[in-house]
Amino acid sequence: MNRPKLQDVAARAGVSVATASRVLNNRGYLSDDIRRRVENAVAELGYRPNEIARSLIGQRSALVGLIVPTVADAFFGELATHVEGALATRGYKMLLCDCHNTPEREERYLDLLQGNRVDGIISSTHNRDVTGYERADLPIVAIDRRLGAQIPTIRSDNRTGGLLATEHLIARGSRSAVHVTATDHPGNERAAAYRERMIAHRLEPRVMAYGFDVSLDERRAAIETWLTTHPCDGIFASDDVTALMALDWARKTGRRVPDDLRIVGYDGSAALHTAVPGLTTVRQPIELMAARAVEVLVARMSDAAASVEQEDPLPVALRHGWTS
Amino acid sequence: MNRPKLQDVAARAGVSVATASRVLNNRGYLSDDIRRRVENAVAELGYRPNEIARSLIGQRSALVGLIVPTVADAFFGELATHVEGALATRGYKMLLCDCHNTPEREERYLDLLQGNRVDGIISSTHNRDVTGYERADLPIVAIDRRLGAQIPTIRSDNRTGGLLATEHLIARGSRSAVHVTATDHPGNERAAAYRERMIAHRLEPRVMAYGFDVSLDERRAAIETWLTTHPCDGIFASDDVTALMALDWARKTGRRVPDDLRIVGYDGSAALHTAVPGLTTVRQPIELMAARAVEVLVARMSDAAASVEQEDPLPVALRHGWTS
DNA sequence: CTGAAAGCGCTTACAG
DNA sequence: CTGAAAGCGCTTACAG
Repeated sequence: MNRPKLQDVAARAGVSVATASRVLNNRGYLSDDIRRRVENAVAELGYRPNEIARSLIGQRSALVGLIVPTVADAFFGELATHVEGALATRGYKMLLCDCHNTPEREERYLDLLQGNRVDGIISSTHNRDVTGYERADLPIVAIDRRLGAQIPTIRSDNRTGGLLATEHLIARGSRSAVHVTATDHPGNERAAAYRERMIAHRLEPRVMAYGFDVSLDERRAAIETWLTTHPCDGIFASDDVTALMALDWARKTGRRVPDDLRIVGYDGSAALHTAVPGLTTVRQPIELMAARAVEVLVARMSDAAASVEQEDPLPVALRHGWTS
Repeated sequence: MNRPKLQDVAARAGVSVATASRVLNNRGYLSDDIRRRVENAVAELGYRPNEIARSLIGQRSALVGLIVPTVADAFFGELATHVEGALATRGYKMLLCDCHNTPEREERYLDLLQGNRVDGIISSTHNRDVTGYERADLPIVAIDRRLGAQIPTIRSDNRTGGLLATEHLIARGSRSAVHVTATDHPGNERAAAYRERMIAHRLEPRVMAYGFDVSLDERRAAIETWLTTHPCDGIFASDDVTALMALDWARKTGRRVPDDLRIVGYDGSAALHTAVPGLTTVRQPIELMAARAVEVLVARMSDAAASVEQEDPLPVALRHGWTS
């Protein structure tokens, strides 16, 4: 049996499709009698309007694409949940574009989303060489990433986060804290803040960068090798996963945490906090970032002329655990 | 500037829209000259076919809905990643339906997906009272859940998982191991296997069920209270999150793990394994489950008459860590 | 080898 | 208050 269409509803109710459509959309004046007849027909047939046809007419798909490195990562999984929730509240559906950590997929998705006429895109990846966002000509919002002059970026206060983490390690007694991050590029405000505070305290900053395009196993190996060959008494990791790798290394090699080695992570996702509540970390306001991204995107989707001023960074906070 | 349509391409190439369409779809005989002219026009205009219009004609949206409790959870985040990857490989896009752990959203999504004419649905939630799947009349595959007679279920070998975990605890010396799970219903094969093995060893099985509809904080509180009032020397938790809650409780209360208390988790997601590599756990083949679910769904989407035999459970394995 | 026409399932002015 | 007709952006028989 084929899915009923509006025509079937109209036939059953003894009206024209135009009238049936009006009842469905509650548009114009309808007699109570007709209204009832159409509603009955809808119920009896289990009719559900074809949203694809509606999209074609309305020039609006009510679809938003979310591009992330991968939702297998706790931070992005949590971000995705909250973006989805905020979008659903406003009547948008979300196409999940999981890049599996590869730039090629991101490029493909950018294309695919445009072909599918999504109303907007939220992107939260770190592939520096993906062009195409500027050309895209549809509302886009970036999360923690600079995508182009016309594209607003939602981010939290990375500078303050870096300050909090570094000052905390120093206050706890670390003299040789290192910063472990994916890439140590000029725009990395957490690393910049770390360096600034170390120097202010007349301590020598050291940054270990493991690179974006390595697997979790490779990252772990690189960090363990580095830590083994570079004695230190504090670690400020740019994400919680990395911090936990350091914590595990400390356990395996008999370092006492926090006495010998103090560890501070970054992100503060609920999943990792639940897994290891004792980890000291800088908490990003993930839900707020998601909500704000959706808010800004929706504004641009409903009003193409909406301004693109850059947003103020959202607040971060240090969460104290036993690791430092 | 409006997005170019096929009409614009045709005009620019000096052909009819029908011909332009044929070039795009590489259908029928085209002269090289025309082919080239259309391709040039496409490139110059940056034309991208409107997939919504194509869907309407083709009666196929190339869209699949994935319904999960929430991707903020490590297990479901990893499942979502792999489902998405497998679908993308076969040319399907994925609508993420994150229920935020509430049955009402699941019901709504089921409706929404049908309205959006998805070609199929993969569902992996645990809300027992959601009806509507049987009525849905489109290909559906369930993961680790019984949704109806006509709906195939993909699952891993819960019985063997329960056996492995229980036998391991006993072999390590636990005499009073408890099983901690969300709900202890009759279909819970992990709990059944636990009971069976405990009894076989003449030990007394004890199951603590914290319930599905509690927050993480509430779950933690419930478990801590229970453990405090019910001495035991082993814990078989039905998921890694719960196992890690127990591990944290042991640390806080000074229990030595594994000497005083042995802990075994369940699921084995990469995210939690990376966070706490030392956790002993029963690993579900998450990627394989995702791949199989997509495979079965695609079979049913391309052939409505495809059989719905129940699948054999996929293999699980015990991963040894220092917690037991 | 190419074009005119019908149609996918709806909505929306426009008449009446 | 209701219906006939056009149209959203494409594809696909059907002619020629």
